[in-house]
Amino acid sequence: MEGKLQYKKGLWTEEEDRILLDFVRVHGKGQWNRIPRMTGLKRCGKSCRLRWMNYLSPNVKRGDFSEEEDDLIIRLHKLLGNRWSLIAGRVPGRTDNQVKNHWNTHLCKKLGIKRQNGKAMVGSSKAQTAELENSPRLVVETNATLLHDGGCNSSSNDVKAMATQDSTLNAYEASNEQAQSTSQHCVESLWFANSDQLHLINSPGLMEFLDGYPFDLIWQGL
DNA sequence: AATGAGGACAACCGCGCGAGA
DNA sequence: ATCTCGCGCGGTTGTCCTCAT
Repeated sequence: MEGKLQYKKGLWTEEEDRILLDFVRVHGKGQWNRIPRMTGLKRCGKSCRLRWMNYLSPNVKRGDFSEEEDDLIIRLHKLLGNRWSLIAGRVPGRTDNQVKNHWNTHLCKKLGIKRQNGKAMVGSSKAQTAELENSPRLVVETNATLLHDGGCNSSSNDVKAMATQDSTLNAYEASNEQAQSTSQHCVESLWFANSDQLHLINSPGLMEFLDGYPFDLIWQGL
C-alpha cells in the first residue's frame, strides 16, 4: 500500500513537525504520500496531511473556543448536523477535528445532548442524509427560515429566486411577512426563527446560501 | 503521595469520491 | 469500463492531564 516502510503512529515529535514543515515550505501542500519517501519521515501521507491540517497550518487557531465560536457552532450544528467540515469552514481558524472534538466534549454537555453508542443524537448519519436527499421536496419550514433575510445580500436573493420556483414560495412569503412584522434583524431571523423545527437537510439551495452568506453579519448580530 | 476515574484533545481508521491512467 | 491514487470526511480510539479520594 504505502510501500514497504514501517510507519510510526502516535503523537508527533518536534523533529517530525519540523521535517513536515520544511517539506510544505518547499513543495507546498498536497502530494502527501511523497513525504515519507522524500524526507525519510516515518509517517504515512495521510498522517502527514492530518498533522498539517489540524496542527501545523498557520491558519489553525489554537487555544480555547470563545463564547461567540461556541454559539456559532451550535447554530451551524443545528442547521447542518455532524457535517464538521462544513461547520469548520464557517468558523475562522478552526478545523473540522477541533470543532468535532469541542462539540463532543463541551457543547454536547452544555446543551444536554445525550450520545448513543458514542454518537450524538442528531440526525446526521449518511443513511439519514441519503434519505433526505431522496426526499421529493425540501423541508419547507427550514427553507422558509433561511429565507427570512429580507434582502440582506445578493446571495440570499439568489436563494429566494430559487424558492420562487417551487412550492416553498408561499411558505417563504408568509414567513417573510412574519419576519418583517417582527422587525427582526435578518441574521436573527436566519438563526432564531423556527429554530426548534430545523431539520437536517442537504439541499443545494442551503449549500449555496451558506457559501454565499456573509457570515461576518452573524458575528455582528451576536 | 499514590492511584483510579473521567475529561480533553490528538491521531488513527475505514470509507467514499473524483481525477487520471 | 476499470483500476489506482490522492484526498477528504466523520467516527472512533489512544494518550495525556487533572482532580477527587
